Amino acid sequence: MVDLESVLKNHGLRKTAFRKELLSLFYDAHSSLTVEEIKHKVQSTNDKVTIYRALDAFEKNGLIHQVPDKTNLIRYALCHNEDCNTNGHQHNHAHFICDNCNQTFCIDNVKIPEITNAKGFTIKRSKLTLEGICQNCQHKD
Amino acid sequence: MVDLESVLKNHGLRKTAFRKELLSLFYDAHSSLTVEEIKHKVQSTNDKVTIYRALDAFEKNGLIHQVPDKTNLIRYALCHNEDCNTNGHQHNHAHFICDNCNQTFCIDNVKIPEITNAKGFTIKRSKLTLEGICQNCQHKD
DNA sequence: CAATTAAACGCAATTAAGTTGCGTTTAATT
DNA sequence: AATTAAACGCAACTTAATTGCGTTTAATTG
Repeated sequence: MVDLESVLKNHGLRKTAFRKELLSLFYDAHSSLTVEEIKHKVQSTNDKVTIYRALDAFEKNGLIHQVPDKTNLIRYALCHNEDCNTNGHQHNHAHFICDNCNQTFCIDNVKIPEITNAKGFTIKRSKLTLEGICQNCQHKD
Repeated sequence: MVDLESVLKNHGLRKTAFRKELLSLFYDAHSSLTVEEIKHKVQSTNDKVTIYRALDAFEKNGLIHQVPDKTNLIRYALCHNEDCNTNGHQHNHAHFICDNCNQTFCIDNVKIPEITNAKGFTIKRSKLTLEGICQNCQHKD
């Protein structure tokens, strides 16, 4: 079990009712969250600006990272990497978007392959997004 | 030299002044275009809806394909694949987004690697997006 | 523990990309 | 030349996200 309060503190964030609730949402969700999804699940605020700003803060402080979304909504998932902190993020995993439930999943065991034949281009970061049917939707309808 | 009119015709589209101009823009641009960029370059219309609808039509008919954009704008590039047509698209190349000029490039010689270790997920499509400094911005401060 | 202050909150208003509806024009067909 | 379906163009709308600013509150300090 994670101690939400110390996680917030260790990442330089205040432990307000909402931010504790938000962080616990991310720990519970085993996929990722949009502002809308958060708004529906959360008790301690009703203001989208508060949500947007908390997400910004969490992201800046290495708690969550933005993930691709089927319809380009802002969507975040928890960082599982110890090296994500106030100084930046360290990620090297693919993401999966489900055609059916529209959820985005981090696929931690799929690393992004190194590309060496992009002549003339200096690659600093790379993103691999997979699309199809997720585990949960595999055996539906 | 490409005959724009027969390209349009072969893809089941009418040869209007604007659509000819739009298609030539894509042939000239060696990268990709957003609605804003098109709006500034084009003479034969001033209406964004016309642009959006032409892009939709071009995309549906296999002339252009959507590419990732730094700020999630709708952005398209020409299809270089003979197999893209009214029945669908066939692409298997990476895209590159430049940190400096914000342009998106198709990297035709970088193929998207096959992923086999995404257990439980059924992969139907995959996208590889590289980010860094493009050829043109390489020698700028 | 009271005072201080910077972070976090919350409301209203705004921005901007993209979409919808609908009447008009025009390219292509007969 | 007549027909018609595609394409155009204008106005209005939708929706996610952002900005501004005054208020509240968590954490720090004397």
